[in-house]
Amino acid sequence: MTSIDAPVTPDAPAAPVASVASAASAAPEALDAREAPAARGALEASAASALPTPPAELHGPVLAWFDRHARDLPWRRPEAGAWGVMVSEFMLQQTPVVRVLPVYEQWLARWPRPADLAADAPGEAVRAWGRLGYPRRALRLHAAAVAITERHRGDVPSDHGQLLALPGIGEYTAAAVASFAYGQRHAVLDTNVRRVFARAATGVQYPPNATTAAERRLARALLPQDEATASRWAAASMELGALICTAKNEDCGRCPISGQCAWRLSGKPAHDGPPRRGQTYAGTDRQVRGRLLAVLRDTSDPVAQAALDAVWDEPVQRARALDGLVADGLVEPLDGGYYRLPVS
DNA sequence: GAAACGTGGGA
DNA sequence: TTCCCAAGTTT
Repeated sequence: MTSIDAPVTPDAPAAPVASVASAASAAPEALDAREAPAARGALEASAASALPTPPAELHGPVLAWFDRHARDLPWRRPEAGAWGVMVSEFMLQQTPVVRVLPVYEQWLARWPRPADLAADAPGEAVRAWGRLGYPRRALRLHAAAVAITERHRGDVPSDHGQLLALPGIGEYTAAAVASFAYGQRHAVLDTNVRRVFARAATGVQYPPNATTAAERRLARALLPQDEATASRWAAASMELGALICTAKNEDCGRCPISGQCAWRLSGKPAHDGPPRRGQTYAGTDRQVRGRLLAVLRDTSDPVAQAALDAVWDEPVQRARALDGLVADGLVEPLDGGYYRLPVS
């Protein structure tokens, strides 16, 4: 998060964007958490003043909507604690809420504190992860629990920099945990928030493939000054993207800021730029890895090579996938051609 | 910055 | 049935 601000893109969409982009580019370097509050406030004020819709006009309606329509998710309850929030954030990376719910409950019941998970084998985390997908997240969550136990006396750190230093925690998750679990003021930019801002403030259907400096500036400019309000705003804007301002079939009829949405006011123009990369899956190493790991998850006993060979007929790809799992630490090779989930 | 990394449900 | 997408991170 250091980057030099990118120049205003020449192909930037029409009217509403122009004012946002120019105001954003006029600001100096990206702000860091360590910068003086005074400088930060001034910069955000200048960026905000040029927005098509002043932030204050968005906060009220979105926060009021959130009060009425927020889902009652377990990690939003006070008893979830910072560990519950952190576990949910790991599981929710690229995985829908409905699939996370049951696994989350079992996880917290089994490992109510970071030290509990840290004391168990990493392979148990991979097993409990079940079919959530991207099992390296389970390994990283376990590693993060170990780090928290060793470096932070078993308490999930509240400092953004310390969170960012944990395995599996990147820009989004660090801000999310600091904001949701500790009520801090951070720009929380996930795919939902980015889409809401792209539409409401920038006037385009979809945000760029990767988060840009302009998006970070915009998010900071829209962040309420008050810490508690900023924290609620982060959750509210995310929920709006998850329930109303969805990627497809958005429900503008129920949107609290549809009357101020730059994209809707300009006739909801279709996304133009380069097509968003679709991810292939069938026939890939990822599919093979998934099948191999599924076999190993189902038993605590060592699995013979032959049992793994049965899941995929192409030997070269099969071997490459297994090697990859071992290299990633997701599978532990034993003597005699046996394998199991990692015990250490 | 691009590519790798799982899985399953809805349109 | 195929395609798209879901609270990203790491290399």
